[in-house]
Amino acid sequence: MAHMPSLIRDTRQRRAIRAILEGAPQPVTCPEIHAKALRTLPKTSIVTIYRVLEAFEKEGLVSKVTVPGAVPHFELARGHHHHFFCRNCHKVLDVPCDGHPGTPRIAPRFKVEEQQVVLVGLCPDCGKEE
Amino acid sequence: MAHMPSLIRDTRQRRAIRAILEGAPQPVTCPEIHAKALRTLPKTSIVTIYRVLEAFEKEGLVSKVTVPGAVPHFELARGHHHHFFCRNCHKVLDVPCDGHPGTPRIAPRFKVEEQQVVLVGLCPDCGKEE
DNA sequence: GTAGATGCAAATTCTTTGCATGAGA
DNA sequence: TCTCATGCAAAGAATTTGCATCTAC
Repeated sequence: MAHMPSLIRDTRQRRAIRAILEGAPQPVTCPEIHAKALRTLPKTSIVTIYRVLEAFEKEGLVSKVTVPGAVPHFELARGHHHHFFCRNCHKVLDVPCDGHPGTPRIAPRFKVEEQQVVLVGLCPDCGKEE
Repeated sequence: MAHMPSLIRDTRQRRAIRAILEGAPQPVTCPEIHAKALRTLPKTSIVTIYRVLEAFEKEGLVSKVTVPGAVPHFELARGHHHHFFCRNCHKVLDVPCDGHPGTPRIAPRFKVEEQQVVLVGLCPDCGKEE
């Protein structure tokens, strides 16, 4: 069972990870964050990145972006928006949804071949327990 | 580089995997398919499941469903629809989108907490090369 | 001082690859 | 018979866990 701390401490590693997320123009992966963190904190373990991102996600500070055929990407939680995943270069890009969910207006030079919509929450069985 | 066969053979393993997908009410994972396949073909290797599913996906017979915090699920390719992922029991369920993309009507007892929309395709840079 | 956070090493889990054998067409 | 497909073993890669040490509060 996971351990839930009653106090969250403001460590150098957390500040570094937060700064990296704030400076990232696009969602980033754990290994990418780790590589950047090493520049300011050379001893940082990738294990810490995983743990801090999980904690940040629970706090609601960051959100995890899941794309097909790639490891999870992370970004600061902001207003609702969509993502574009290039199946060739594996880049993950933010896409505004400007009030038209399902048919977002993105630059016509993007060739959208597929749209994946996943609703996350609690199913009837699990919902009644909480 | 991956090897692209010029002829696709109809083997017992492929028939078994296809039958499992046809009988599955919901998207299933490789390990789940493997467990079921062992019942009819006791020697089946999970490696074959991975390879056949990859081939089926390229053929357009199956589609891969990517959900946050779970391994990929597979289902027979059908008309466009959405998916519901229970963050508690990790079940993956199909959700019809009945003409209202972005605001699907699902049973009210499902508690939707988050909606993830990922567009998959080619970005401008990669699109000009094809 | 103490509870929480980190780093290291090792374990897990999922997935891919190399290669010899088996089997559709 | 000729490829393609499969199974085994092993390699790889991503992520998690145990535990001793460190550190923010």
